[in-house]
Amino acid sequence: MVAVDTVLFAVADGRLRTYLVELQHGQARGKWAFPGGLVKVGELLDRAARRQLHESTGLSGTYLEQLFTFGDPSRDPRAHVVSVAYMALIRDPNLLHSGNGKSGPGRWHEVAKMPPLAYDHADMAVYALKRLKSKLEYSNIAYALLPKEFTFAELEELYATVLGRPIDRRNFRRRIMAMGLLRRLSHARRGAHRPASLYSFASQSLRFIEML
Amino acid sequence: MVAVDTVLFAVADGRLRTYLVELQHGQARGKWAFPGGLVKVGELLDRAARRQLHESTGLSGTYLEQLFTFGDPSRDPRAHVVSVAYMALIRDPNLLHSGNGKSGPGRWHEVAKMPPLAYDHADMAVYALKRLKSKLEYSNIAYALLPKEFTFAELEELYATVLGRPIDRRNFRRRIMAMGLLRRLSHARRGAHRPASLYSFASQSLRFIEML
DNA sequence: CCAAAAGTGTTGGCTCTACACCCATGA
DNA sequence: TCATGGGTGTAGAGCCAACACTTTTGG
Repeated sequence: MVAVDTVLFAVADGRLRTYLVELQHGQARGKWAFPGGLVKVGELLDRAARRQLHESTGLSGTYLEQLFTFGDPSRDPRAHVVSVAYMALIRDPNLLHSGNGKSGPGRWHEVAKMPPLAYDHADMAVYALKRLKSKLEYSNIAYALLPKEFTFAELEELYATVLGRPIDRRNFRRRIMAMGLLRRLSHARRGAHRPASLYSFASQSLRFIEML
Repeated sequence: MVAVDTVLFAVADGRLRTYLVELQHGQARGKWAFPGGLVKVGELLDRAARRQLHESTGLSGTYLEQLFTFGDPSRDPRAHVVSVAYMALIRDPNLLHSGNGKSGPGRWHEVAKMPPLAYDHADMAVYALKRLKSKLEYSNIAYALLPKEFTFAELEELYATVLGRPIDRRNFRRRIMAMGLLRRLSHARRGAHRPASLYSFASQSLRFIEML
Protein backbone atom coordinates (compact mmCIF):
# COMPACT_ATOMS: atom_id res chain seq x y z
CA MET A 1 0.00 0.00 0.00
CA VAL A 2 1.16 3.48 -0.82
CA ALA A 3 0.40 6.63 1.13
CA VAL A 4 1.33 10.27 0.68
CA ASP A 5 2.05 12.67 3.54
CA THR A 6 2.45 16.39 3.05
CA VAL A 7 4.52 18.76 5.15
CA LEU A 8 2.69 22.06 4.77
CA PHE A 9 4.60 25.20 5.67
CA ALA A 10 3.52 28.79 6.16
CA VAL A 11 5.12 31.78 7.82
CA ALA A 12 3.21 34.06 10.15
CA ASP A 13 4.22 36.49 12.87
CA GLY A 14 7.88 35.81 12.29
CA ARG A 15 7.54 32.08 12.88
CA LEU A 16 7.70 29.14 10.50
CA ARG A 17 4.66 26.97 11.06
CA THR A 18 3.45 23.60 9.87
CA TYR A 19 0.02 22.02 9.88
CA LEU A 20 -0.45 18.85 11.93
CA VAL A 21 -3.38 16.54 12.50
CA GLU A 22 -3.97 14.76 15.80
CA LEU A 23 -4.53 11.05 15.30
CA GLN A 24 -7.68 9.61 16.89
CA HIS A 25 -7.23 5.90 16.22
CA GLY A 26 -4.62 3.18 16.11
CA GLN A 27 -1.52 2.67 18.15
CA ALA A 28 -0.32 6.21 17.40
CA ARG A 29 -3.46 7.76 18.88
CA GLY A 30 -2.78 11.09 20.52
CA LYS A 31 0.33 11.75 18.43
CA TRP A 32 0.37 14.23 15.61
CA ALA A 33 0.99 13.64 11.93
CA PHE A 34 1.26 15.52 8.67
CA PRO A 35 -1.92 15.36 6.61
CA GLY A 36 -1.94 12.38 4.29
CA GLY A 37 -3.49 9.07 3.45
CA LEU A 38 -3.59 6.22 1.01
CA VAL A 39 -3.17 6.62 -2.73
CA LYS A 40 -6.05 5.29 -4.77
CA VAL A 41 -5.45 2.75 -7.50
CA GLY A 42 -4.60 4.55 -10.72
CA GLU A 43 -4.14 7.89 -8.98
CA LEU A 44 -1.02 9.93 -9.70
CA LEU A 45 1.10 10.59 -6.62
CA ASP A 46 0.97 14.34 -6.99
CA ARG A 47 -2.76 14.23 -7.42
CA ALA A 48 -3.15 12.06 -4.35
CA ALA A 49 -1.11 14.54 -2.33
CA ARG A 50 -3.26 17.43 -3.56
CA ARG A 51 -6.44 15.53 -2.88
CA GLN A 52 -5.42 14.63 0.66
CA LEU A 53 -4.34 18.17 1.34
CA HIS A 54 -7.63 19.47 0.02
CA GLU A 55 -9.59 17.04 2.18
CA SER A 56 -7.68 18.01 5.29
CA THR A 57 -7.44 21.74 4.79
CA GLY A 58 -9.60 22.87 1.88
CA LEU A 59 -6.51 24.12 0.10
CA SER A 60 -5.89 23.76 -3.61
CA GLY A 61 -3.35 25.05 -6.07
CA THR A 62 -0.50 25.21 -3.57
CA TYR A 63 3.14 24.81 -4.36
CA LEU A 64 3.87 21.09 -4.08
CA GLU A 65 7.08 19.11 -4.36
CA GLN A 66 8.01 15.51 -3.72
CA LEU A 67 10.64 15.00 -1.02
CA PHE A 68 11.48 11.41 -0.27
CA THR A 69 9.88 8.01 0.12
CA PHE A 70 9.93 6.31 3.48
CA GLY A 71 9.61 2.56 3.93
CA ASP A 72 7.57 3.12 7.04
CA PRO A 73 6.98 -0.53 8.02
CA SER A 74 6.06 0.64 11.52
CA ARG A 75 2.87 2.47 10.69
CA ASP A 76 0.64 -0.52 11.09
CA PRO A 77 1.92 -3.83 12.45
CA ARG A 78 0.11 -5.89 9.81
CA ALA A 79 0.00 -3.73 6.70
CA HIS A 80 3.17 -2.55 4.99
CA VAL A 81 2.71 1.07 3.99
CA VAL A 82 5.19 2.96 1.85
CA SER A 83 4.86 6.67 2.37
CA VAL A 84 5.81 9.29 -0.21
CA ALA A 85 6.52 12.59 1.54
CA TYR A 86 5.68 15.93 -0.07
CA MET A 87 6.28 19.52 0.87
CA ALA A 88 3.62 22.18 0.28
CA LEU A 89 3.83 25.94 0.79
CA ILE A 90 1.18 28.59 1.27
CA ARG A 91 1.27 32.32 1.82
CA ASP A 92 -1.02 32.62 4.79
CA PRO A 93 -1.96 30.06 7.43
CA ASN A 94 -5.43 31.57 7.74
CA LEU A 95 -6.37 30.51 4.22
CA LEU A 96 -7.41 27.01 5.21
CA HIS A 97 -10.55 25.59 6.78
CA SER A 98 -9.13 23.96 9.85
CA GLY A 99 -10.34 20.83 11.54
CA ASN A 100 -12.24 18.99 8.83
CA GLY A 101 -9.62 16.31 8.19
CA LYS A 102 -10.78 12.73 8.14
CA SER A 103 -8.06 11.55 10.45
CA GLY A 104 -8.73 14.15 13.13
CA PRO A 105 -8.60 17.78 14.07
CA GLY A 106 -5.67 19.76 12.76
CA ARG A 107 -3.95 22.97 13.65
CA TRP A 108 -0.79 24.95 13.05
CA HIS A 109 2.31 24.45 15.15
CA GLU A 110 5.52 26.35 15.26
CA VAL A 111 8.19 24.24 13.61
CA ALA A 112 10.44 25.00 16.57
CA LYS A 113 7.87 23.57 19.01
CA MET A 114 6.24 20.55 17.47
CA PRO A 115 4.43 17.98 19.60
CA PRO A 116 5.41 14.28 19.45
CA LEU A 117 4.97 13.03 15.91
CA ALA A 118 3.63 9.67 14.81
CA TYR A 119 5.37 7.09 12.62
CA ASP A 120 8.53 8.46 11.06
CA HIS A 121 7.08 11.93 10.59
CA ALA A 122 9.87 13.50 12.62
CA ASP A 123 12.28 12.39 9.90
CA MET A 124 9.99 13.93 7.29
CA ALA A 125 9.96 17.21 9.20
CA VAL A 126 13.75 17.33 9.28
CA TYR A 127 13.98 16.47 5.61
CA ALA A 128 11.36 19.03 4.57
CA LEU A 129 12.97 21.83 6.53
CA LYS A 130 16.37 21.07 5.04
CA ARG A 131 14.89 21.12 1.54
CA LEU A 132 13.07 24.39 2.12
CA LYS A 133 16.18 26.10 3.45
CA SER A 134 18.37 25.01 0.60
CA LYS A 135 15.82 25.98 -2.05
CA LEU A 136 15.53 29.45 -0.58
CA GLU A 137 19.23 29.88 -1.31
CA TYR A 138 19.19 29.00 -4.98
CA SER A 139 15.66 29.49 -6.27
CA ASN A 140 12.75 31.89 -6.19
CA ILE A 141 10.70 29.51 -4.04
CA ALA A 142 9.89 32.35 -1.66
CA TYR A 143 7.16 33.39 -4.09
CA ALA A 144 5.03 30.59 -2.66
CA LEU A 145 5.36 31.86 0.90
CA LEU A 146 4.68 35.54 0.26
CA PRO A 147 1.65 37.47 -1.00
CA LYS A 148 1.75 38.77 -4.57
CA GLU A 149 3.05 42.13 -3.39
CA PHE A 150 5.45 42.55 -0.53
CA THR A 151 8.10 44.90 0.77
CA PHE A 152 11.76 44.16 0.83
CA ALA A 153 11.65 44.06 4.60
CA GLU A 154 9.03 41.31 4.45
CA LEU A 155 11.16 39.28 2.08
CA GLU A 156 14.14 39.74 4.33
CA GLU A 157 12.16 38.71 7.40
CA LEU A 158 10.97 35.58 5.60
CA TYR A 159 14.55 34.54 4.88
CA ALA A 160 15.69 35.28 8.41
CA THR A 161 12.77 33.31 9.83
CA VAL A 162 13.19 30.22 7.70
CA LEU A 163 16.96 30.15 7.71
CA GLY A 164 16.99 30.84 11.42
CA ARG A 165 19.76 33.40 11.29
CA PRO A 166 20.02 37.16 10.92
CA ILE A 167 20.45 38.66 7.46
CA ASP A 168 22.58 41.66 6.55
CA ARG A 169 20.10 43.98 4.92
CA ARG A 170 22.42 45.61 2.41
CA ASN A 171 24.13 42.44 1.26
CA PHE A 172 20.79 40.65 1.05
CA ARG A 173 19.26 43.35 -1.09
CA ARG A 174 22.22 43.38 -3.43
CA ARG A 175 22.23 39.61 -3.85
CA ILE A 176 18.49 39.31 -4.42
CA MET A 177 18.60 42.12 -6.96
CA ALA A 178 21.50 40.49 -8.78
CA MET A 179 19.35 37.36 -9.18
CA GLY A 180 16.87 39.37 -11.21
CA LEU A 181 13.84 37.56 -9.82
CA LEU A 182 11.93 40.58 -8.56
CA ARG A 183 9.92 43.31 -10.24
CA ARG A 184 9.73 46.63 -8.49
CA LEU A 185 6.18 47.94 -8.53
CA SER A 186 5.34 51.57 -8.99
CA HIS A 187 3.38 51.93 -5.79
CA ALA A 188 4.39 51.70 -2.17
CA ARG A 189 2.99 50.59 1.13
CA ARG A 190 2.15 53.47 3.41
CA GLY A 191 2.26 52.91 7.13
CA ALA A 192 3.29 54.65 10.26
CA HIS A 193 6.63 55.70 8.83
CA ARG A 194 8.55 56.04 5.62
CA PRO A 195 6.68 54.20 2.86
CA ALA A 196 8.26 50.99 1.59
CA SER A 197 8.11 50.31 -2.11
CA LEU A 198 6.43 47.09 -3.14
CA TYR A 199 7.85 44.21 -5.14
CA SER A 200 6.53 41.09 -6.77
CA PHE A 201 8.23 38.00 -8.13
CA ALA A 202 8.73 38.16 -11.87
CA SER A 203 7.74 34.50 -12.09
CA GLN A 204 5.19 32.69 -9.99
CA SER A 205 6.68 29.30 -10.81
CA LEU A 206 9.88 27.72 -9.60
CA ARG A 207 13.06 29.15 -11.16
CA PHE A 208 16.56 28.21 -10.25
CA ILE A 209 19.27 30.78 -10.02
CA GLU A 210 21.91 30.50 -12.67
CA MET A 211 25.34 31.21 -11.30
CA LEU A 212 27.35 30.27 -14.42
CA MET B 1 2.02 -2.19 -5.67
CA VAL B 2 5.46 -0.81 -5.11
CA ALA B 3 8.54 -1.50 -7.17
CA VAL B 4 12.14 -0.37 -6.99
CA ASP B 5 14.36 0.31 -9.99
CA THR B 6 18.07 0.92 -9.73
CA VAL B 7 20.22 2.99 -12.06
CA LEU B 8 23.63 1.36 -11.76
CA PHE B 9 26.61 3.38 -12.93
CA ALA B 10 30.22 2.48 -13.54
CA VAL B 11 33.03 4.14 -15.44
CA ALA B 12 35.29 2.23 -17.79
CA ASP B 13 37.52 3.23 -20.68
CA GLY B 14 36.67 6.86 -20.24
CA ARG B 15 32.95 6.31 -20.63
CA LEU B 16 30.13 6.44 -18.11
CA ARG B 17 28.11 3.25 -18.40
CA THR B 18 24.87 1.92 -16.98
CA TYR B 19 23.48 -1.57 -16.71
CA LEU B 20 20.25 -2.32 -18.57
CA VAL B 21 18.07 -5.40 -18.88
CA GLU B 22 16.17 -6.27 -22.03
CA LEU B 23 12.52 -7.00 -21.31
CA GLN B 24 11.17 -10.29 -22.65
CA HIS B 25 7.51 -10.02 -21.81
CA GLY B 26 4.62 -7.57 -21.69
CA GLN B 27 3.86 -4.61 -23.85
CA ALA B 28 7.34 -3.17 -23.36
CA ARG B 29 8.99 -6.31 -24.75
CA GLY B 30 12.20 -5.51 -26.60
CA LYS B 31 12.79 -2.31 -24.74
CA TRP B 32 15.41 -1.94 -22.04
CA ALA B 33 14.96 -1.16 -18.37
CA PHE B 34 16.99 -0.62 -15.23
CA PRO B 35 17.11 -3.70 -13.00
CA GLY B 36 14.25 -3.75 -10.53
CA GLY B 37 11.07 -5.39 -9.44
CA LEU B 38 8.35 -5.50 -6.85
CA VAL B 39 8.92 -4.87 -3.17
CA LYS B 40 7.86 -7.71 -0.90
CA VAL B 41 5.43 -7.10 1.93
CA GLY B 42 7.35 -5.98 5.00
CA GLU B 43 10.56 -5.44 3.06
CA LEU B 44 12.46 -2.18 3.53
CA LEU B 45 12.84 -0.20 0.32
CA ASP B 46 16.63 -0.11 0.47
CA ARG B 47 16.73 -3.83 1.11
CA ALA B 48 14.42 -4.48 -1.82
CA ALA B 49 16.69 -2.44 -4.08
CA ARG B 50 19.76 -4.35 -2.90
CA ARG B 51 17.98 -7.68 -3.32
CA GLN B 52 16.85 -6.89 -6.86
CA LEU B 53 20.30 -5.66 -7.78
CA HIS B 54 21.84 -8.82 -6.36
CA GLU B 55 19.42 -11.03 -8.28
CA SER B 56 20.11 -9.22 -11.55
CA THR B 57 23.86 -8.78 -11.25
CA GLY B 58 25.25 -10.71 -8.29
CA LEU B 59 26.42 -7.45 -6.74
CA SER B 60 26.21 -6.68 -3.07
CA GLY B 61 27.48 -3.93 -0.80
CA THR B 62 27.37 -1.22 -3.46
CA TYR B 63 26.80 2.44 -2.83
CA LEU B 64 23.04 2.96 -2.95
CA GLU B 65 20.91 6.07 -2.72
CA GLN B 66 17.22 6.78 -3.22
CA LEU B 67 16.45 9.22 -6.03
CA PHE B 68 12.79 9.85 -6.61
CA THR B 69 9.46 8.06 -6.74
CA PHE B 70 7.58 7.84 -10.00
CA GLY B 71 3.83 7.33 -10.21
CA ASP B 72 4.32 5.16 -13.26
CA PRO B 73 0.67 4.30 -13.96
CA SER B 74 1.67 3.29 -17.48
CA ARG B 75 3.79 0.27 -16.60
CA ASP B 76 0.93 -2.17 -16.73
CA PRO B 77 -2.51 -1.20 -17.98
CA ARG B 78 -4.31 -3.01 -15.15
CA ALA B 79 -2.00 -2.80 -12.14
CA HIS B 80 -0.94 0.54 -10.68
CA VAL B 81 2.73 0.33 -9.84
CA VAL B 82 4.58 3.04 -7.95
CA SER B 83 8.29 2.86 -8.65
CA VAL B 84 10.98 4.09 -6.27
CA ALA B 85 14.14 4.87 -8.23
CA TYR B 86 17.59 4.28 -6.77
CA MET B 87 21.11 5.01 -7.92
CA ALA B 88 23.93 2.53 -7.34
CA LEU B 89 27.63 2.91 -8.06
CA ILE B 90 30.40 0.39 -8.55
CA ARG B 91 34.09 0.63 -9.31
CA ASP B 92 34.38 -1.80 -12.14
CA PRO B 93 31.74 -3.00 -14.61
CA ASN B 94 33.41 -6.41 -14.82
CA LEU B 95 32.59 -7.22 -11.22
CA LEU B 96 29.11 -8.49 -11.96
CA HIS B 97 27.77 -11.78 -13.27
CA SER B 98 25.93 -10.64 -16.34
CA GLY B 99 22.78 -12.09 -17.79
CA ASN B 100 21.17 -13.93 -14.89
CA GLY B 101 18.40 -11.45 -14.24
CA LYS B 102 14.89 -12.78 -13.96
CA SER B 103 13.46 -10.24 -16.34
CA GLY B 104 15.93 -10.92 -19.09
CA PRO B 105 19.53 -10.63 -20.22
CA GLY B 106 21.40 -7.51 -19.17
CA ARG B 107 24.46 -5.68 -20.33
CA TRP B 108 26.30 -2.42 -19.99
CA HIS B 109 25.52 0.54 -22.22
CA GLU B 110 27.23 3.86 -22.59
CA VAL B 111 25.07 6.49 -20.99
CA ALA B 112 25.54 8.60 -24.09
CA LYS B 113 24.14 5.83 -26.32
CA MET B 114 21.29 4.13 -24.53
CA PRO B 115 18.72 2.06 -26.43
CA PRO B 116 14.98 2.85 -26.15
CA LEU B 117 13.94 2.56 -22.52
CA ALA B 118 10.71 1.10 -21.17
CA TYR B 119 8.17 2.83 -18.92
CA ASP B 120 9.44 6.14 -17.61
CA HIS B 121 13.00 4.89 -17.25
CA ALA B 122 14.30 7.63 -19.51
CA ASP B 123 13.20 10.12 -16.85
CA MET B 124 14.99 8.08 -14.23
CA ALA B 125 18.16 8.12 -16.29
CA VAL B 126 18.08 11.90 -16.56
CA TYR B 127 17.40 12.29 -12.88
CA ALA B 128 20.14 9.86 -11.84
CA LEU B 129 22.74 11.52 -14.01
CA LYS B 130 21.88 14.93 -12.65
CA ARG B 131 22.17 13.66 -9.09
CA LEU B 132 25.52 11.98 -9.76
CA LYS B 133 26.96 15.11 -11.33
CA SER B 134 25.91 17.38 -8.53
CA LYS B 135 27.15 15.02 -5.81
CA LEU B 136 30.55 14.85 -7.48
CA GLU B 137 30.81 18.59 -6.92
CA TYR B 138 30.12 18.70 -3.21
CA SER B 139 30.88 15.26 -1.78
CA ASN B 140 33.43 12.48 -1.85
CA ILE B 141 31.06 10.21 -3.77
CA ALA B 142 33.81 9.43 -6.28
CA TYR B 143 35.13 6.88 -3.77
CA ALA B 144 32.38 4.53 -4.95
CA LEU B 145 33.44 4.76 -8.58
CA LEU B 146 37.18 4.29 -8.13
CA PRO B 147 39.35 1.45 -6.84
CA LYS B 148 40.81 1.80 -3.34
CA GLU B 149 44.02 3.21 -4.75
CA PHE B 150 44.17 5.49 -7.74
CA THR B 151 46.29 8.19 -9.30
CA PHE B 152 45.34 11.80 -9.47
CA ALA B 153 45.05 11.51 -13.23
CA GLU B 154 42.47 8.76 -12.82
CA LEU B 155 40.43 10.89 -10.44
CA GLU B 156 40.60 13.76 -12.85
CA GLU B 157 39.55 11.59 -15.76
CA LEU B 158 36.58 10.32 -13.74
CA TYR B 159 35.39 13.86 -13.13
CA ALA B 160 35.86 14.87 -16.74
CA THR B 161 33.99 11.77 -17.91
CA VAL B 162 31.00 12.12 -15.64
CA LEU B 163 30.70 15.89 -15.83
CA GLY B 164 31.20 15.77 -19.58
CA ARG B 165 33.62 18.66 -19.73
CA PRO B 166 37.36 19.18 -19.54
CA ILE B 167 38.99 19.87 -16.19
CA ASP B 168 41.90 22.21 -15.53
CA ARG B 169 44.45 19.95 -13.88
CA ARG B 170 46.05 22.52 -11.62
CA ASN B 171 42.84 24.07 -10.35
CA PHE B 172 41.29 20.64 -9.90
CA ARG B 173 44.19 19.35 -7.85
CA ARG B 174 44.16 22.41 -5.66
CA ARG B 175 40.44 22.23 -5.02
CA ILE B 176 40.39 18.51 -4.28
CA MET B 177 43.31 18.89 -1.92
CA ALA B 178 41.63 21.77 -0.12
CA MET B 179 38.66 19.49 0.55
CA GLY B 180 40.92 17.22 2.55
CA LEU B 181 39.22 14.04 1.39
CA LEU B 182 42.26 12.23 0.05
CA ARG B 183 45.19 10.45 1.65
CA ARG B 184 48.43 10.34 -0.25
CA LEU B 185 49.93 6.88 -0.11
CA SER B 186 53.61 6.23 0.16
CA HIS B 187 53.90 4.15 -2.99
CA ALA B 188 53.42 5.00 -6.62
CA ARG B 189 52.20 3.40 -9.79
CA ARG B 190 54.99 2.64 -12.23
CA GLY B 191 54.21 2.55 -15.90
CA ALA B 192 55.68 3.52 -19.19
CA HIS B 193 56.62 6.99 -17.99
CA ARG B 194 57.04 9.04 -14.87
CA PRO B 195 55.49 7.22 -11.88
CA ALA B 196 52.31 8.66 -10.45
CA SER B 197 51.83 8.63 -6.73
CA LEU B 198 48.77 6.84 -5.45
CA TYR B 199 45.94 8.20 -3.35
CA SER B 200 42.97 6.80 -1.49
CA PHE B 201 39.88 8.39 -0.06
CA ALA B 202 40.20 9.08 3.66
CA SER B 203 36.63 7.93 4.12
CA GLN B 204 34.83 5.17 2.25
CA SER B 205 31.43 6.52 3.17
CA LEU B 206 29.62 9.56 1.89
CA ARG B 207 30.92 12.87 3.24
CA PHE B 208 29.73 16.29 2.22
CA ILE B 209 32.12 19.12 1.71
CA GLU B 210 31.76 21.85 4.26
CA MET B 211 32.03 25.28 2.70
CA LEU B 212 31.14 27.17 5.87
C1' DC C 1 68.01 11.64 -25.88
C1' DC C 2 63.33 11.49 -26.88
C1' DA C 3 58.43 10.73 -25.93
C1' DA C 4 54.90 10.80 -22.67
C1' DA C 5 52.64 11.57 -18.61
C1' DA C 6 53.21 13.79 -13.80
C1' DG C 7 53.58 17.63 -11.29
C1' DT C 8 53.67 22.54 -10.02
C1' DG C 9 52.48 28.94 -9.08
C1' DT C 10 51.04 33.33 -10.07
C1' DT C 11 48.15 37.05 -11.31
C1' DG C 12 44.01 39.64 -12.18
C1' DG C 13 39.25 39.91 -11.67
C1' DC C 14 35.43 39.06 -9.15
C1' DT C 15 32.68 38.16 -5.20
C1' DC C 16 31.59 38.27 -0.59
C1' DT C 17 31.50 40.22 3.89
C1' DA C 18 31.66 43.55 7.30
C1' DC C 19 30.12 47.70 8.61
C1' DA C 20 27.02 52.94 9.84
C1' DC C 21 24.63 56.66 8.42
C1' DC C 22 20.96 59.49 6.05
C1' DC C 23 15.99 59.58 4.42
C1' DA C 24 11.00 59.94 4.37
C1' DT C 25 7.04 59.86 6.72
C1' DG C 26 3.27 60.06 10.52
C1' DA C 27 2.32 61.38 14.88
C1' DT D 1 10.81 67.59 15.96
C1' DC D 2 11.11 63.11 17.05
C1' DA D 3 10.59 58.23 16.59
C1' DT D 4 10.53 54.60 13.43
C1' DG D 5 11.49 51.76 9.93
C1' DG D 6 13.29 52.34 4.80
C1' DG D 7 17.04 52.74 2.03
C1' DT D 8 21.94 53.13 0.51
C1' DG D 9 28.07 52.46 -0.60
C1' DT D 10 32.71 51.11 0.06
C1' DA D 11 36.99 48.88 1.12
C1' DG D 12 39.57 44.75 2.21
C1' DA D 13 39.92 39.82 1.98
C1' DG D 14 39.36 35.66 0.02
C1' DC D 15 38.25 32.87 -3.89
C1' DC D 16 38.32 31.35 -8.58
C1' DA D 17 39.67 30.99 -13.31
C1' DA D 18 43.00 31.33 -16.72
C1' DC D 19 47.22 30.04 -18.16
C1' DA D 20 52.60 26.84 -19.68
C1' DC D 21 56.62 25.00 -18.35
C1' DT D 22 59.67 21.68 -15.78
C1' DT D 23 60.37 16.95 -13.97
C1' DT D 24 60.69 12.12 -14.08
C1' DT D 25 60.76 7.97 -16.01
C1' DG D 26 61.01 4.02 -19.77
C1' DG D 27 62.33 2.88 -24.10
